[in-house]
Amino acid sequence: MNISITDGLTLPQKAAVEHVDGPLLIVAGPGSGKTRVVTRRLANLVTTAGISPRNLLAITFTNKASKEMAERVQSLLPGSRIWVSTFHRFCARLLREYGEMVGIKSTFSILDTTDQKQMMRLVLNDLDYDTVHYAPNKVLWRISNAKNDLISPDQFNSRYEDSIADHWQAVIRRVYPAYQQRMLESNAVDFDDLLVHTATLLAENPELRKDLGEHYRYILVDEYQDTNLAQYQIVAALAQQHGNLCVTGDPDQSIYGWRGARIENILRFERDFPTSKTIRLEQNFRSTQAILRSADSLIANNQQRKQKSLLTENDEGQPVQLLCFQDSREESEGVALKIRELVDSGEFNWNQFAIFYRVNALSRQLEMAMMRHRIPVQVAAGVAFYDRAEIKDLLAYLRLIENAADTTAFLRVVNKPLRGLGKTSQNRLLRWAEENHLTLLQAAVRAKEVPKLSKRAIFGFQRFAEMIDGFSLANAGSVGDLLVEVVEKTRYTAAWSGSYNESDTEKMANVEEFIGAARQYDEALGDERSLQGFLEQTALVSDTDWISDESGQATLMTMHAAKGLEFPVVFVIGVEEGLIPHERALKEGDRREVEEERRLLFVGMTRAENRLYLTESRVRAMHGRNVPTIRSPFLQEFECQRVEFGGDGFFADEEWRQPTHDVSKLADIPTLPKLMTGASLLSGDKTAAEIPTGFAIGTQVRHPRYGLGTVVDVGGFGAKRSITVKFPTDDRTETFIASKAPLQPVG
DNA sequence: CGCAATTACCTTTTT
DNA sequence: GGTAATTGCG
Repeated sequence: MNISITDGLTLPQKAAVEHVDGPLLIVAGPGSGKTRVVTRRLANLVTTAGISPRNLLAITFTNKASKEMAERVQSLLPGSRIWVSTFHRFCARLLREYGEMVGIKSTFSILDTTDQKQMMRLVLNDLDYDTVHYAPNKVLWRISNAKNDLISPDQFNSRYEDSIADHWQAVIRRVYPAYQQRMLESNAVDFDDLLVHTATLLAENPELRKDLGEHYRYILVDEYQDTNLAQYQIVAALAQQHGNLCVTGDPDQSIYGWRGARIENILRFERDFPTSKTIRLEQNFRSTQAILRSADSLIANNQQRKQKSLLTENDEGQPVQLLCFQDSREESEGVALKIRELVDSGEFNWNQFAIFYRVNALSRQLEMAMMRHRIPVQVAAGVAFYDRAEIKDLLAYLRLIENAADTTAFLRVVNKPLRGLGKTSQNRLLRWAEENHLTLLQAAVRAKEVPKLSKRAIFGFQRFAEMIDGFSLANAGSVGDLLVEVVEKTRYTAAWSGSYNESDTEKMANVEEFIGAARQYDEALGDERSLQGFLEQTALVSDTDWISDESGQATLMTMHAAKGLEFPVVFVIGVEEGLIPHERALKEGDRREVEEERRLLFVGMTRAENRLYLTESRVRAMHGRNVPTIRSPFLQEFECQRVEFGGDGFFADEEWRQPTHDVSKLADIPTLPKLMTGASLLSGDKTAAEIPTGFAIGTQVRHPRYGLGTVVDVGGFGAKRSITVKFPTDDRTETFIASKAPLQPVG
């Protein structure tokens, strides 16, 4: 038995598998057999160390990774039940049980980004912010950043109390608490809240921490380099007592910094857990020498990095090729032809190909080319199933049935199908509900009392409320049956059923498919099924969960989505300045961001087993316009063979396309005080550096309506701070209240 | 008062 | 080339 578990492993792999107690850091390079090692280690904990499977907990980032890990553990330990879960799912489960401690009821809804935006709209309207100047997305992004750093509305407020700073801070100080308040009233959480609430829950309840610590005695965290502060806190809390924490990761594959991930978490693991043991898995079993050499040579250009060597005993293989095309259409065609060629030669099958890109927008053209050439593809993204309007509507019905307080769900479906309950009536109901501290559903029941509501609207709201009230899983029996009942009673499909209109039949098909998904859930869960469970499952799926390596299709996805996967043949398309590295990273001029872009390309390249092709195009359509491209500076950092397609040598002169950004000489921009550093939190130092910007006389500012101007006077203090700006364009001078005006300092 | 078509805006990466 | 607010119409 033991023999089989460590069979065929290298020495470091074996050491990792056999490690039992205490903290363990596995630094695993790409293709180093990490999943193999951690699954065998889990098996070893059970079979050799005699630990009960129920005392093990494995946490991953994506559903895909968790599914794979669960399956592989299952095959090593048939019948055992080890909890393998994503961070978000783990948190959701914990909150279902203990959420009351942080103020949420077990029926809470999980809002997706669309619902979040809707919620933010409500909040901004409430606070009289105009959603044109304050795009909900941008506001949400700032709030998300705060949450990733575990900064509560109160902390945010006190942190920026005295700094009038840029008006964004003033806005967020007001919006953040209001948003959280609304979420609480709706008994809803967003993705970030799942982590934040859990972190808070664990931080505030030593008792619970102790219980969970005793339950989950051995914890594994995958992709540790991608954890943010909230996740770090959660993990630390769980492992606090026993220290049996095994983390795996690779700093060179940290690509989620923009989402709050702290590469420092893995870099400081050894300091956080002084008794920890570190094992490096450096031998690559995946790629050819040529591929690995190029990838290694690329990543070596990162300065903020621990030296690491990638080795392989694999064959040299074919050189990495850079395919150069005239335009993006030829690029798609070229990739398609190349795939055809390799398949026709009998060397590869469809499912052995992957095409990666930096932004989803690049997938469309590729998809069309693949269709033209009859190449079967699966695309991770596009219009995700659960993003389709019909599905979201039906989901909103289910959410409302489960959680009567769900404001966004109510507003989404109250007039779908049309019931004559338009914006005006909705707003009246909304206002009245707010004044009387009622949920929208409660208010709808008492619609008679709402001022100025028309007879028709009163009747409509009441009927709607009654209808929702009549639905329940208990009565329907199963989620699928409940869904069918909803569709029938609401006459949701009535307007388009029987229509031969293409979009109508597609909508019908979507609804059918969704009902099918619900029935599948019912079947899988049996007596364990719950509306909540179904909603949780749908809320936490991602676009990439649908791809499978046995589908017999080529795979299209972003490089971010590609992490953890491997394919015999990989194409990375659009390797051009502005795309890889992305212009956003270049604009910031921040070395860290460019280094993250480099890591991203590194991740993409190291997915390849046998063949690696990068492509660039001389012209690329950006924002609907064809723009000449510039060579990616990364292409100078490793060896690859150029192959020109099309053209007539006319553009042989390469001068004009040289990179405009010298990424090798980027200044180390001092990390702007990002509110609070992980280190300061660890050392208990709660002070964070302030960002001392403000509106001084002479400062250049931009106003969305009046354009550029110069501050000529400031007055008042605190919230009453006023700023007088002179706009040269039409010789206008305006005075604003600093905390309310949409003024932005320039430069 | 409510609905539908038209305009304007943005577009990194994801749970 | 997609979505959402805004305007015009019934």
